[in-house]
Amino acid sequence: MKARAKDAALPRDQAGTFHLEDFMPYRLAVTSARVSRIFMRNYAEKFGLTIPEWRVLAVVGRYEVLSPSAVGELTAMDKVKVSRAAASLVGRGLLRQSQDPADGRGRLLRLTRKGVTMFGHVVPMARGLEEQLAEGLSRTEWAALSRALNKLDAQCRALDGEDEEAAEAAD
Amino acid sequence: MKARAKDAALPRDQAGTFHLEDFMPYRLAVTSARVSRIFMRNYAEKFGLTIPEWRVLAVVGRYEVLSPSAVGELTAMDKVKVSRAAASLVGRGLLRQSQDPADGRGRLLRLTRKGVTMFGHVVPMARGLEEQLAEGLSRTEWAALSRALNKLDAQCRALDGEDEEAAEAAD
DNA sequence: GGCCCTTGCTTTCATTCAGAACTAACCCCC
DNA sequence: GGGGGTTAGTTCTGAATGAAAGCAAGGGCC
Repeated sequence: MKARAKDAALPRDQAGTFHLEDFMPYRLAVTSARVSRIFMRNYAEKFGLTIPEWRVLAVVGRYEVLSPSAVGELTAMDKVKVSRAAASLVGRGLLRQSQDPADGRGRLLRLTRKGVTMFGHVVPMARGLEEQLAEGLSRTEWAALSRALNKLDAQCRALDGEDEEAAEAAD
Repeated sequence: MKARAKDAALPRDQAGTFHLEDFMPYRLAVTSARVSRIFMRNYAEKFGLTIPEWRVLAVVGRYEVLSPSAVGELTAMDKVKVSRAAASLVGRGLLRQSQDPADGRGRLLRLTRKGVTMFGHVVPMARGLEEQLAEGLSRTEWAALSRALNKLDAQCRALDGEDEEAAEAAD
Protein backbone atom coordinates (compact mmCIF):
# COMPACT_ATOMS: atom_id res chain seq x y z
CA MET A 1 0.00 0.00 0.00
CA LYS A 2 2.12 2.85 -1.20
CA ALA A 3 1.00 6.44 -1.00
CA ARG A 4 1.11 7.96 -4.40
CA ALA A 5 -0.80 11.17 -4.57
CA LYS A 6 -0.43 11.45 -0.84
CA ASP A 7 3.21 12.38 -0.69
CA ALA A 8 3.43 13.74 -4.17
CA ALA A 9 2.02 17.12 -3.23
CA LEU A 10 3.38 19.60 -0.74
CA PRO A 11 1.18 21.50 1.65
CA ARG A 12 -0.47 24.67 0.46
CA ASP A 13 1.03 27.72 2.10
CA GLN A 14 -1.28 29.65 4.40
CA ALA A 15 -4.27 27.60 5.36
CA GLY A 16 -2.37 24.56 4.24
CA THR A 17 -0.49 24.58 7.50
CA PHE A 18 -3.63 23.15 9.02
CA HIS A 19 -3.05 19.59 10.11
CA LEU A 20 -6.19 17.57 10.61
CA GLU A 21 -4.27 14.99 12.57
CA ASP A 22 -3.49 17.57 15.25
CA PHE A 23 -7.00 18.94 15.41
CA MET A 24 -8.41 18.03 18.80
CA PRO A 25 -12.02 17.42 17.77
CA TYR A 26 -10.77 15.04 15.11
CA ARG A 27 -8.42 13.23 17.43
CA LEU A 28 -11.07 12.82 20.07
CA ALA A 29 -13.51 11.42 17.55
CA VAL A 30 -10.99 8.97 16.16
CA THR A 31 -9.75 7.67 19.49
CA SER A 32 -13.21 7.50 20.95
CA ALA A 33 -14.41 5.53 17.94
CA ARG A 34 -11.50 3.16 18.26
CA VAL A 35 -12.18 2.55 21.92
CA SER A 36 -15.87 2.03 21.28
CA ARG A 37 -15.05 -0.42 18.57
CA ILE A 38 -12.92 -2.51 20.87
CA PHE A 39 -15.49 -2.28 23.59
CA MET A 40 -18.18 -3.44 21.23
CA ARG A 41 -16.14 -6.40 20.12
CA ASN A 42 -15.50 -7.46 23.69
CA TYR A 43 -18.89 -6.90 25.23
CA ALA A 44 -21.60 -6.04 22.87
CA GLU A 45 -20.65 -8.92 20.68
CA LYS A 46 -19.87 -11.35 23.42
CA PHE A 47 -22.96 -10.64 25.50
CA GLY A 48 -25.27 -9.45 22.78
CA LEU A 49 -25.41 -5.98 24.25
CA THR A 50 -25.30 -2.73 22.34
CA ILE A 51 -23.62 0.23 23.96
CA PRO A 52 -26.88 1.92 24.93
CA GLU A 53 -28.05 -1.35 26.46
CA TRP A 54 -24.84 -1.76 28.36
CA ARG A 55 -25.16 1.74 29.74
CA VAL A 56 -28.67 1.15 30.95
CA LEU A 57 -27.63 -2.11 32.53
CA ALA A 58 -24.71 -0.39 34.21
CA VAL A 59 -26.68 2.34 35.91
CA VAL A 60 -29.74 0.28 36.78
CA GLY A 61 -27.40 -2.32 38.18
CA ARG A 62 -25.79 0.29 40.30
CA TYR A 63 -28.88 2.09 41.60
CA GLU A 64 -31.26 -0.86 41.66
CA VAL A 65 -34.32 1.20 40.74
CA LEU A 66 -34.36 4.08 38.28
CA SER A 67 -36.81 5.91 36.07
CA PRO A 68 -36.01 6.08 32.37
CA SER A 69 -35.42 9.81 32.66
CA ALA A 70 -32.94 9.28 35.47
CA VAL A 71 -31.19 6.71 33.32
CA GLY A 72 -31.05 9.27 30.56
CA GLU A 73 -29.32 11.80 32.78
CA LEU A 74 -26.88 9.29 34.17
CA THR A 75 -25.92 7.83 30.82
CA ALA A 76 -25.97 11.01 28.72
CA MET A 77 -28.49 9.43 26.35
CA ASP A 78 -31.67 10.98 25.08
CA LYS A 79 -34.95 9.47 26.12
CA VAL A 80 -35.51 7.78 22.80
CA LYS A 81 -32.33 5.80 23.13
CA VAL A 82 -33.12 4.88 26.71
CA SER A 83 -36.60 3.77 25.74
CA ARG A 84 -35.36 1.56 22.96
CA ALA A 85 -32.52 0.09 24.97
CA ALA A 86 -34.86 -0.62 27.87
CA ALA A 87 -37.42 -2.24 25.59
CA SER A 88 -34.76 -4.48 24.17
CA LEU A 89 -33.48 -5.47 27.59
CA VAL A 90 -37.01 -6.17 28.77
CA GLY A 91 -37.55 -8.29 25.69
CA ARG A 92 -34.57 -10.39 26.62
CA GLY A 93 -35.59 -10.80 30.20
CA LEU A 94 -32.78 -8.75 31.67
CA LEU A 95 -34.82 -5.79 32.81
CA ARG A 96 -38.22 -5.35 34.38
CA GLN A 97 -40.29 -2.28 33.77
CA SER A 98 -43.20 -1.37 36.01
CA GLN A 99 -45.50 1.53 36.62
CA ASP A 100 -44.41 4.08 39.14
CA PRO A 101 -47.16 3.82 41.78
CA ALA A 102 -46.51 7.42 42.74
CA ASP A 103 -46.90 8.76 39.21
CA GLY A 104 -48.94 7.11 36.51
CA ARG A 105 -46.75 8.48 33.75
CA GLY A 106 -43.52 7.27 35.24
CA ARG A 107 -41.91 3.88 34.86
CA LEU A 108 -39.52 2.10 37.14
CA LEU A 109 -36.67 0.03 35.82
CA ARG A 110 -34.92 -2.68 37.73
CA LEU A 111 -32.87 -5.70 36.81
CA THR A 112 -34.35 -9.16 36.75
CA ARG A 113 -32.42 -11.94 38.35
CA LYS A 114 -31.02 -12.72 34.94
CA GLY A 115 -30.12 -9.07 34.54
CA VAL A 116 -28.25 -9.08 37.83
CA THR A 117 -26.28 -12.08 36.69
CA MET A 118 -25.43 -10.39 33.41
CA PHE A 119 -24.43 -7.27 35.29
CA GLY A 120 -22.17 -9.35 37.47
CA HIS A 121 -20.47 -10.83 34.45
CA VAL A 122 -20.15 -7.69 32.40
CA VAL A 123 -18.80 -5.31 34.99
CA PRO A 124 -15.57 -7.22 35.68
CA MET A 125 -14.98 -7.53 31.96
CA ALA A 126 -15.47 -3.82 31.53
CA ARG A 127 -12.92 -3.25 34.25
CA GLY A 128 -10.63 -5.62 32.46
CA LEU A 129 -10.90 -3.69 29.26
CA GLU A 130 -10.18 -0.46 31.04
CA GLU A 131 -7.08 -2.04 32.52
CA GLN A 132 -5.96 -3.17 29.11
CA LEU A 133 -6.37 0.35 27.82
CA ALA A 134 -4.57 1.79 30.81
CA GLU A 135 -1.59 -0.43 30.19
CA GLY A 136 -0.54 1.86 27.38
CA LEU A 137 -0.21 4.83 29.73
CA SER A 138 1.56 5.53 32.97
CA ARG A 139 -0.58 6.05 36.02
CA THR A 140 0.19 9.74 35.89
CA GLU A 141 -0.76 10.04 32.25
CA TRP A 142 -4.01 8.23 32.87
CA ALA A 143 -4.87 10.59 35.68
CA ALA A 144 -3.93 13.55 33.50
CA LEU A 145 -6.19 12.26 30.75
CA SER A 146 -8.99 11.95 33.23
CA ARG A 147 -8.57 15.47 34.51
CA ALA A 148 -8.18 16.93 31.03
CA LEU A 149 -11.35 15.22 29.86
CA ASN A 150 -13.22 16.64 32.82
CA LYS A 151 -12.11 20.12 31.99
CA LEU A 152 -12.75 19.75 28.31
CA ASP A 153 -16.20 18.47 29.06
CA ALA A 154 -16.87 21.40 31.35
CA GLN A 155 -15.65 23.78 28.70
CA CYS A 156 -18.01 22.21 26.19
CA ARG A 157 -20.93 22.65 28.48
CA ALA A 158 -19.93 26.27 28.98
CA LEU A 159 -19.75 26.84 25.23
CA ASP A 160 -23.07 25.09 24.76
CA GLY A 161 -24.54 27.44 27.30
CA GLU A 162 -23.28 30.47 25.43
CA ASP A 163 -24.71 29.17 22.21
CA GLU A 164 -28.09 28.68 23.76
CA GLU A 165 -28.08 32.17 25.18
CA ALA A 166 -27.13 33.53 21.79
CA ALA A 167 -29.96 31.53 20.24
CA GLU A 168 -32.40 32.89 22.76
CA ALA A 169 -31.22 36.43 22.16
CA ALA A 170 -31.80 35.91 18.46
CA ASP A 171 -35.43 34.93 18.99
CA MET B 1 -32.66 -7.52 48.91
CA LYS B 2 -34.42 -10.81 48.84
CA ALA B 3 -32.38 -12.41 46.07
CA ARG B 4 -30.69 -15.62 47.09
CA ALA B 5 -27.01 -14.89 47.41
CA LYS B 6 -26.25 -18.03 45.51
CA ASP B 7 -27.48 -17.18 42.03
CA ALA B 8 -25.35 -14.10 41.60
CA ALA B 9 -22.06 -15.44 40.33
CA LEU B 10 -20.53 -12.22 41.52
CA PRO B 11 -22.09 -10.39 44.42
CA ARG B 12 -23.91 -7.26 43.55
CA ASP B 13 -22.25 -5.01 46.08
CA GLN B 14 -18.91 -5.73 44.51
CA ALA B 15 -20.07 -5.09 40.99
CA GLY B 16 -22.25 -2.26 42.26
CA THR B 17 -19.23 -0.15 42.96
CA PHE B 18 -18.91 0.29 39.23
CA HIS B 19 -19.36 3.92 38.28
CA LEU B 20 -20.20 4.49 34.66
CA GLU B 21 -19.22 8.12 34.94
CA ASP B 22 -15.62 7.10 35.67
CA PHE B 23 -15.45 4.52 32.92
CA MET B 24 -13.00 5.80 30.35
CA PRO B 25 -14.70 4.49 27.20
CA TYR B 26 -17.90 6.15 28.35
CA ARG B 27 -16.21 9.43 29.17
CA LEU B 28 -14.41 9.53 25.85
CA ALA B 29 -17.61 8.88 23.99
CA VAL B 30 -19.50 11.56 25.86
CA THR B 31 -16.87 14.25 25.56
CA SER B 32 -16.15 13.43 21.96
CA ALA B 33 -19.84 13.65 21.14
CA ARG B 34 -20.11 16.97 22.91
CA VAL B 35 -17.17 18.39 21.01
CA SER B 36 -18.53 17.10 17.72
CA ARG B 37 -21.85 18.62 18.49
CA ILE B 38 -20.33 22.05 19.03
CA PHE B 39 -18.20 21.65 15.96
CA MET B 40 -21.22 20.76 13.90
CA ARG B 41 -23.12 23.77 15.11
CA ASN B 42 -20.27 26.07 14.23
CA TYR B 43 -19.21 24.66 10.91
CA ALA B 44 -21.40 22.03 9.50
CA GLU B 45 -24.43 24.16 10.12
CA LYS B 46 -22.86 27.44 9.16
CA PHE B 47 -21.18 26.20 6.00
CA GLY B 48 -23.46 23.32 5.20
CA LEU B 49 -20.69 20.78 5.72
CA THR B 50 -21.00 17.46 7.45
CA ILE B 51 -18.05 16.20 9.42
CA PRO B 52 -16.95 13.72 6.75
CA GLU B 53 -17.16 16.49 4.18
CA TRP B 54 -15.16 18.81 6.34
CA ARG B 55 -12.49 16.17 6.76
CA VAL B 56 -12.20 15.59 3.06
CA LEU B 57 -12.03 19.32 2.44
CA ALA B 58 -9.36 19.67 5.10
CA VAL B 59 -6.98 17.11 3.68
CA VAL B 60 -7.55 17.83 0.02
CA GLY B 61 -7.09 21.49 0.84
CA ARG B 62 -3.81 20.67 2.47
CA TYR B 63 -2.36 18.33 -0.12
CA GLU B 64 -3.94 19.79 -3.26
CA VAL B 65 -4.34 16.46 -5.00
CA LEU B 66 -5.31 13.22 -3.33
CA SER B 67 -6.79 9.87 -4.22
CA PRO B 68 -9.90 8.81 -2.31
CA SER B 69 -7.93 6.04 -0.66
CA ALA B 70 -5.29 8.50 0.51
CA VAL B 71 -8.07 10.65 1.89
CA GLY B 72 -9.37 7.63 3.71
CA GLU B 73 -6.04 6.99 5.38
CA LEU B 74 -5.55 10.61 6.32
CA THR B 75 -9.02 11.09 7.72
CA ALA B 76 -9.54 7.69 9.35
CA MET B 77 -12.67 7.16 7.30
CA ASP B 78 -13.60 4.07 5.34
CA LYS B 79 -13.84 4.31 1.60
CA VAL B 80 -17.61 4.34 1.62
CA LYS B 81 -17.70 7.47 3.71
CA VAL B 82 -15.05 9.12 1.59
CA SER B 83 -16.93 8.25 -1.54
CA ARG B 84 -20.18 9.74 -0.28
CA ALA B 85 -18.57 12.85 1.13
CA ALA B 86 -16.66 13.40 -2.10
CA ALA B 87 -19.79 12.92 -4.19
CA SER B 88 -21.59 15.48 -2.10
CA LEU B 89 -18.77 18.00 -2.34
CA VAL B 90 -18.56 17.49 -6.08
CA GLY B 91 -22.31 18.02 -6.30
CA ARG B 92 -21.92 21.37 -4.61
CA GLY B 93 -19.06 22.48 -6.76
CA LEU B 94 -16.44 22.42 -4.05
CA LEU B 95 -14.49 19.45 -5.26
CA ARG B 96 -13.43 18.14 -8.63
CA GLN B 97 -12.97 14.46 -9.27
CA SER B 98 -11.04 13.21 -12.25
CA GLN B 99 -9.55 9.98 -13.51
CA ASP B 100 -6.05 9.18 -12.48
CA PRO B 101 -4.20 9.07 -15.82
CA ALA B 102 -1.70 6.66 -14.33
CA ASP B 103 -4.33 4.20 -13.11
CA GLY B 104 -7.71 3.72 -14.69
CA ARG B 105 -9.30 2.61 -11.43
CA GLY B 106 -8.03 5.55 -9.45
CA ARG B 107 -9.57 8.97 -9.03
CA LEU B 108 -7.94 12.25 -8.21
CA LEU B 109 -9.58 14.76 -5.94
CA ARG B 110 -8.80 18.44 -5.87
CA LEU B 111 -10.59 21.55 -4.75
CA THR B 112 -12.32 23.84 -7.17
CA ARG B 113 -11.81 27.56 -6.83
CA LYS B 114 -14.96 27.65 -4.77
CA GLY B 115 -13.60 24.84 -2.65
CA VAL B 116 -10.39 26.70 -2.01
CA THR B 117 -12.38 29.70 -0.87
CA MET B 118 -14.44 27.53 1.46
CA PHE B 119 -11.26 25.96 2.77
CA GLY B 120 -9.86 29.39 3.46
CA HIS B 121 -12.94 30.33 5.43
CA VAL B 122 -13.34 27.14 7.38
CA VAL B 123 -9.77 26.58 8.55
CA PRO B 124 -9.49 29.78 10.60
CA MET B 125 -12.83 29.06 12.19
CA ALA B 126 -11.72 25.56 13.08
CA ARG B 127 -8.67 27.04 14.71
CA GLY B 128 -10.91 29.43 16.57
CA LEU B 129 -13.01 26.61 17.91
CA GLU B 130 -9.95 24.76 19.07
CA GLU B 131 -8.80 27.85 20.90
CA GLN B 132 -12.16 28.17 22.57
CA LEU B 133 -11.91 24.60 23.72
CA ALA B 134 -8.35 25.07 24.90
CA GLU B 135 -9.38 28.01 27.06
CA GLY B 136 -10.80 25.59 29.59
CA LEU B 137 -7.41 23.95 30.13
CA SER B 138 -3.95 25.13 30.98
CA ARG B 139 -1.31 24.80 28.33
CA THR B 140 0.22 21.93 30.24
CA GLU B 141 -3.07 20.12 30.57
CA TRP B 142 -3.76 20.51 26.89
CA ALA B 143 -0.39 19.05 26.04
CA ALA B 144 -0.97 16.21 28.48
CA LEU B 145 -4.32 15.50 26.87
CA SER B 146 -2.65 15.39 23.51
CA ARG B 147 0.02 12.97 24.65
CA ALA B 148 -2.43 10.78 26.50
CA LEU B 149 -4.68 10.53 23.45
CA ASN B 150 -1.73 9.51 21.35
CA LYS B 151 -0.85 6.73 23.71
CA LEU B 152 -4.40 5.58 24.13
CA ASP B 153 -4.78 5.50 20.39
CA ALA B 154 -1.61 3.48 20.05
CA GLN B 155 -2.81 1.09 22.72
CA CYS B 156 -6.08 0.65 20.85
CA ARG B 157 -4.26 -0.21 17.68
CA ALA B 158 -2.17 -2.71 19.60
CA LEU B 159 -5.26 -4.35 21.07
CA ASP B 160 -6.92 -4.37 17.67
CA GLY B 161 -3.91 -6.17 16.33
CA GLU B 162 -4.13 -8.84 18.99
CA ASP B 163 -7.80 -9.35 18.25
CA GLU B 164 -7.11 -9.83 14.60
CA GLU B 165 -4.41 -12.35 15.29
CA ALA B 166 -6.76 -14.20 17.60
CA ALA B 167 -9.42 -14.16 14.91
CA GLU B 168 -7.01 -15.52 12.37
CA ALA B 169 -5.93 -18.27 14.73
CA ALA B 170 -9.58 -19.20 15.19
CA ASP B 171 -10.15 -19.67 11.48
C1' DG C 1 -64.95 19.73 38.87
C1' DG C 2 -63.26 20.93 34.04
C1' DC C 3 -59.79 23.17 31.06
C1' DC C 4 -55.18 23.59 29.55
C1' DC C 5 -50.51 23.45 29.70
C1' DT C 6 -46.66 20.59 31.10
C1' DT C 7 -44.19 16.19 31.84
C1' DG C 8 -42.67 11.22 30.94
C1' DC C 9 -42.31 8.06 27.78
C1' DT C 10 -43.15 5.67 23.22
C1' DT C 11 -43.73 5.46 18.33
C1' DT C 12 -42.99 7.02 13.76
C1' DC C 13 -40.37 8.67 9.95
C1' DA C 14 -36.74 10.25 7.35
C1' DT C 15 -31.77 10.22 7.43
C1' DT C 16 -27.30 8.19 8.28
C1' DC C 17 -24.22 4.59 8.48
C1' DA C 18 -21.38 0.29 8.25
C1' DG C 19 -20.72 -4.01 5.93
C1' DA C 20 -21.30 -6.86 1.86
C1' DA C 21 -21.82 -7.29 -2.85
C1' DC C 22 -20.63 -5.38 -7.25
C1' DT C 23 -17.97 -3.27 -11.24
C1' DA C 24 -13.99 -2.01 -13.40
C1' DA C 25 -9.13 -1.98 -14.00
C1' DC C 26 -4.57 -3.53 -12.81
C1' DC C 27 -0.73 -6.98 -12.12
C1' DC C 28 1.63 -11.27 -12.24
C1' DC C 29 2.67 -15.37 -14.22
C1' DC C 30 2.35 -18.85 -17.40
C1' DG D 1 -1.70 -12.14 -24.37
C1' DG D 2 -5.13 -14.28 -21.51
C1' DG D 3 -6.70 -16.35 -16.91
C1' DG D 4 -6.53 -15.81 -11.60
C1' DG D 5 -6.18 -12.98 -8.08
C1' DT D 6 -5.93 -8.26 -6.15
C1' DT D 7 -7.08 -3.38 -5.68
C1' DA D 8 -9.99 1.18 -6.27
C1' DG D 9 -14.43 3.00 -5.87
C1' DT D 10 -19.38 2.86 -5.99
C1' DT D 11 -23.84 0.97 -4.93
C1' DC D 12 -26.99 -1.67 -2.25
C1' DT D 13 -29.19 -3.28 2.05
C1' DG D 14 -30.36 -3.76 6.75
C1' DA D 15 -29.67 -1.62 11.23
C1' DA D 16 -29.06 2.54 14.17
C1' DT D 17 -30.12 7.40 14.97
C1' DG D 18 -32.35 11.70 16.02
C1' DA D 19 -36.16 14.97 15.46
C1' DA D 20 -40.72 15.49 15.80
C1' DA D 21 -45.32 13.76 16.49
C1' DG D 22 -48.27 11.00 19.52
C1' DC D 23 -50.22 9.49 23.92
C1' DA D 24 -51.26 9.31 28.70
C1' DA D 25 -51.21 11.28 33.10
C1' DG D 26 -50.16 15.10 36.37
C1' DG D 27 -50.81 19.83 38.19
C1' DG D 28 -52.28 24.33 38.42
C1' DC D 29 -56.04 27.72 37.83
C1' DC D 30 -60.62 29.38 37.44
